Amino acid sequence: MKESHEQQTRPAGLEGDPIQFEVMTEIGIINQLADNLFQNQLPKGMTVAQFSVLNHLLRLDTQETISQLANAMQVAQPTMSSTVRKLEDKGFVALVHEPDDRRIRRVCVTAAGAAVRKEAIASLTPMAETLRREIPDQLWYDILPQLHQIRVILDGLRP
Amino acid sequence: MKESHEQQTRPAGLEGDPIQFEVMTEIGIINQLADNLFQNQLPKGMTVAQFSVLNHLLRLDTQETISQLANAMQVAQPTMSSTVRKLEDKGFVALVHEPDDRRIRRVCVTAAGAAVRKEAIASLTPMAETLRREIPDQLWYDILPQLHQIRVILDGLRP
DNA sequence: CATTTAAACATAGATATCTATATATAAGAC
DNA sequence: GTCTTATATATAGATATCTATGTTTAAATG
Repeated sequence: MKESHEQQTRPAGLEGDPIQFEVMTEIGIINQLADNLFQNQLPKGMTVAQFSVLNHLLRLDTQETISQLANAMQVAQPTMSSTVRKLEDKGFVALVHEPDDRRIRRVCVTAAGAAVRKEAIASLTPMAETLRREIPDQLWYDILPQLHQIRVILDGLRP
Repeated sequence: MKESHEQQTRPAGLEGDPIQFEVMTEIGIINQLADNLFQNQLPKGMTVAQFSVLNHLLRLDTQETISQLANAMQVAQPTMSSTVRKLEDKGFVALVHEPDDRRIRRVCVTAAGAAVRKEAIASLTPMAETLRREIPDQLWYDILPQLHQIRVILDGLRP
């Protein structure tokens, strides 16, 4: 994914679509671009999904279950099981059985996991600076509440 | 992906992150929610990626190459090759060799493809109505230009 | 015209994601 | 105390996505 730097005036293939679809298309493209940029900055082997889990656990300084993590990241439980296993394979987290309830396995970040998260955050700094330079903070602050509102509505529409 | 209807006041795990990251997290969640809602409304077997290709070609009434489609959808070429093959397997598109340049295969929507796209659009109408009812059009119009600006900047940052 | 470069596409291998379903354990009902 | 139901994960199978690389054909170069 690297060609097509020619700027499109609107999302391809959606000329005349309802405004809601146009916004969703724009959001989809932004998400994809950001994800790829983000990914390319991360240390070798570290993915956005994996980084997000480490960051979540370390920032909140907690040891959550797989279901809790799936909930927090808004992904399906098997998705989180898979991501957690990747982290476990690399030694970045340890899965600890809960003594009281043997169904539960708590995800605990290891020292290696904390180190790689720190490294990842350092790698991301230049990109964050570039973004701050290119787009005024005010624009980001302006749209956040409206995006949040859209998100809450969409969340409520889920079956 | 269906639990977690409890409303979060901010993206989990990013408390205190820079505003840019908060917006990106919100965009990521919206994208995921919208994609899933969208997907669930589509006819059995039809995916968002596949629908997008059919919709693009039929709306513009063109027969593009795989590379052109990848470009329009902003995905990598092998991704589009895969999606097009799925559509071909189902008989929704036909791949026609260009006589002048035998490297090129144009993607042509079949009658069955046009029919299934029509059906898909009909399936999506109720959701579009709900969105229009829940969120004022003005909100969508307000954020579109700002999202577009963000997208253009991100596109320019690509390696 | 032969060789090299470029373009279009295919293939391989990996991760993330979903749905559907199975398994193991805990909690409730009787 | 069984039996049933609910919860927490795991497994299976599918699509979408990426990067890296191979193959085929066209174009450019000499």
